[in-house]
Amino acid sequence: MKQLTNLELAELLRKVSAAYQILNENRFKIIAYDRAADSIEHLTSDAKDLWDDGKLDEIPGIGEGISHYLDELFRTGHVKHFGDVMKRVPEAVFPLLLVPGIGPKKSYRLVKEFGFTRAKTAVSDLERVAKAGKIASLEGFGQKSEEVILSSLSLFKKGAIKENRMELPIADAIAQDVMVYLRKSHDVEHVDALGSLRRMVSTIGDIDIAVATKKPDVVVSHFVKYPHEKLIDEGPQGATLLLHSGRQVDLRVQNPAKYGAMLQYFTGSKNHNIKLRELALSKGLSLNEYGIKNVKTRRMRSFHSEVEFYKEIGLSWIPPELREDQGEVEAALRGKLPKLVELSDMKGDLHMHTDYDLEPSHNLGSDAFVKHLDKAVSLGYEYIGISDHNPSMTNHTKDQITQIMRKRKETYEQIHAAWGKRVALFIMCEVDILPDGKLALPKEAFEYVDAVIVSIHSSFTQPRSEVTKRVVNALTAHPKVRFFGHPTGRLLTKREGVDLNWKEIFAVCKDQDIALEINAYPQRLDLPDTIVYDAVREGIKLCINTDAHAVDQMNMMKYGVSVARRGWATARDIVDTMEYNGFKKWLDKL
DNA sequence: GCCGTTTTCGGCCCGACTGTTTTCAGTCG
Repeated sequence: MKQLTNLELAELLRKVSAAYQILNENRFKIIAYDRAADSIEHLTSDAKDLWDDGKLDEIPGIGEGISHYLDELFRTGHVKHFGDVMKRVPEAVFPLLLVPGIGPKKSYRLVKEFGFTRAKTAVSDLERVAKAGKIASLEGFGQKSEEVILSSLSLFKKGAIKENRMELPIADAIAQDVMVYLRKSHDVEHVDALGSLRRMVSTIGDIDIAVATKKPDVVVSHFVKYPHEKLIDEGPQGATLLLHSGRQVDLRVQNPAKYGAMLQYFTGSKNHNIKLRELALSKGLSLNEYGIKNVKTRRMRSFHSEVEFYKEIGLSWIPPELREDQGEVEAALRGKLPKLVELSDMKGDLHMHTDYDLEPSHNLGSDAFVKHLDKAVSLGYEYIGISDHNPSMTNHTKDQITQIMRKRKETYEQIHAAWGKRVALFIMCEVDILPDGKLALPKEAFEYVDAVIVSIHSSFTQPRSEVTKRVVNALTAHPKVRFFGHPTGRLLTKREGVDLNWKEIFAVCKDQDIALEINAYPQRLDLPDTIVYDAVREGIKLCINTDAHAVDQMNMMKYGVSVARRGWATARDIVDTMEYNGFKKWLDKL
């Protein structure tokens, strides 16, 4: 039997939920199925693996009932109950749910009225009757409904529904520029990013910005003078601009007295807010974007700041990076929120590439070594690691590689001594993990490095067992292997990472005391935050590096820190927050 | 169907928007 992915499981549960909606089942049962689907979709490990370990019921939103059905699914390949429920509605209902604006009820009405029978042709069938003008005359529908369905269908068919997300650093750069501009207005009291950008999610859909002001009209008209391609919308509560970059920026303005609730509401995440409202309700309070209402007295309180807002519900302020309903509300209730790592905790950066040419198989950096040293001083670091790519294997013999590495060490040490050693130096190397798990650096050459980062740069699609074995081989190949670089190899919005068995990788990292890298390079942000979260709970060491190929890129450290924060990491979890002596001891396994 | 710092029973997030309606259902985030 083909192994079901989490996404497929989530789709299955959502179909059951849709069928229940059509059958007018208890609405809380429907919500339960939708929640279970969300929960499985956002899982960091395969549901099947959890089932293997008998831990299905540890997934939030999955209780006795659904875990029983999933057990049947994993054992036999199908669930009789799910099949029975879905058979009670026409199969043509399900494909229409993917069209924006069409939910279960509308889908069912359309299928019933026009007698669609086949799932395969449902979308084209719908388009046919819409074009023939037959929808407008249906009771409960109208001319407008027909137009909306037609335009959704054409977008859907073009595949234009899929989101056009951008990498966090790009969104952040755009937003920072707008925010600096906004602050030039004297009537702007506070400016903050909202949504996924404020939570520092790795990819961002929309850029939303909040402003606290007593003169909303003045601020909005200031905002719409920011250089733009097109003014999309302007009103008393905000405005929307399409920038020359093709990106859209939304502004929301609010009176400073109500700013706290607005900031909280639009920062999300949705699931965090739901958890918060449930908690509030148990205390007789109802939350919305304007404030907190006492359910009994119906009195509404406003809040200047988020700190006051959270306090009113009996919680300490929760950092935006944690607001994903991953246990942060429970932790805040118990006063057990972690003290998250901060940019100022970083004492070094161990992964950067200079322009020193050791004839590697991947890119050189573009700046001279001394510039990296100067930059490290300006960033307040105690040490850096230079981790150029290993010399190309195909163009050199083992001997030649060893000589290149020896010469490189001498050169760096001379330059470092002449420069003045104001920042300590580790001579490192980023070594390819070859497809068979061997390292692309001969044993003899290890004499000329302090430590090694091993990374995957090829064969990203190997099956899980194979790629896991490959990485395990690399991590145990030499005692100087101290870091696993950009572990999944993903490229945001472009390439999925490798499919590793993290349980095994964690075990080896723990055994060998190897640090997993959080690579802050904008297109990587790898480890993903969800795996950082698991690693932190397992007590695995982490390391935040920029992988800078130019000196300016050393500024990207903050994005790596944000990934660590989203994974609940404290400074103690991260080796390059240690001061020099402690770090050197760890590196040398003393 | 899920869940527990008031509960193992009796609750279950909130509001905006839209279109079709004269008070609301469906969808969305």
